[in-house]
Amino acid sequence: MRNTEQKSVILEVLQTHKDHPTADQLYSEVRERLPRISLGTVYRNLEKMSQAGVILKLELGGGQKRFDPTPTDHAHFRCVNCSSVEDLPEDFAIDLPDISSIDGTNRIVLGNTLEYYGYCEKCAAERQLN
Amino acid sequence: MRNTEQKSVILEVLQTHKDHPTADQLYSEVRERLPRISLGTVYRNLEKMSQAGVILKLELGGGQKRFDPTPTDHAHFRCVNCSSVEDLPEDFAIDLPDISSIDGTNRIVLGNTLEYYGYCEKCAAERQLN
DNA sequence: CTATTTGCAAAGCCTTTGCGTGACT
DNA sequence: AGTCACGCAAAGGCTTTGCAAATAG
Repeated sequence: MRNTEQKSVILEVLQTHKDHPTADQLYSEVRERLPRISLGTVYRNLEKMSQAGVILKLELGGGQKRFDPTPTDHAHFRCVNCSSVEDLPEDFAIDLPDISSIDGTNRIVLGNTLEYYGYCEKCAAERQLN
Repeated sequence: MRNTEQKSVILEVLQTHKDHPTADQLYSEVRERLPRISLGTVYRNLEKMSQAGVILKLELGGGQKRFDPTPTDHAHFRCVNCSSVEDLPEDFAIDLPDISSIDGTNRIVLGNTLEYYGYCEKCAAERQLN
C-alpha cells in the first residue's frame, strides 16, 4: 500500500469523527483540503484501509456504508430516523459465544457484528414533542 | 393490506426456503408460477410483509437485502465467500443487555441484529483443498 | 523506471417510483 | 364504486471500474 496525500488526508479526516460518516460525507470534508480529489479515490482508499484493518467498514441496515476510525470490536447503535450511527460503550460488548463453537458445524467464523437500532437521543426528544 | 395472488405466492415461495433469498431470487422462483409478475411487485410485497411483521427483511453486510420467512429474533451467519445467509440455532441467541439500559442515554431502542460472518461449511471445505 | 494511484466519467447493481390499467372488498 | 395493487419502464442512489495521466518508491 503506497502512501499518498489523498490517503493520509482521508484517514486524518475520518479520525476527527466521533460518529461514523458515509463516503460522501468524508468526500466533501476532504475536498476542503484537497479540492481536486475524486469520490472514486475516496471509495478506493476507504476500501483499502479497511482491508488493511486500519479502519472499519460498517455495513449495517439503512442503506449506505459507513466508516469507523476505530477498528476494534464494539457494538453500534443506528438511528432509524436520522440514520446516524454511534458507538456503544465497550463495557456493553457482550461476551459472544466462542467463535468456533457455533453449533456442530464446520463453519469458519471470522467475526461478528452487533447492531442496535432505534431512535437516537436527538430524534427521541423530537418525537416527544409530537 | 389487500390479499392478492402475487402476495400469497411470494410468501409461499419464501416459506419453502430454509435459507434467506434475495428479492431477485424470489422473483425468478415466483415467476415459474406467475410468469407475468414484475420485480417491482416482488419488492413492494416483501416490503409490506416485513412492515407487517410477517417476514423479516435482513440488511446485513454484503450488499443485497435478504428475506427471512421466520420473523422471530435470531442470529444469522453470512458467508463472505458465497454470500449465503443461514440461521443460527436459537440456543445460540445471547441474552443481550436490557434494551433500555444502554448506558445512561435517552435512546429508544427498538431491537438489535446479531450477525456472524465467515466461511460457510461448503466454502470452508473448498478452501481446505487449496 | 515501473507499478500503483489518481481524476474523470461512465457503467453497474440493486431498489424505488410514476403512471395508467386492472383487481379486491 | 372506490381504493389499493399490478405491470411496465424509467429513474434513483450508492458504489465500482476503465482509462490515460500523474506520482510514489
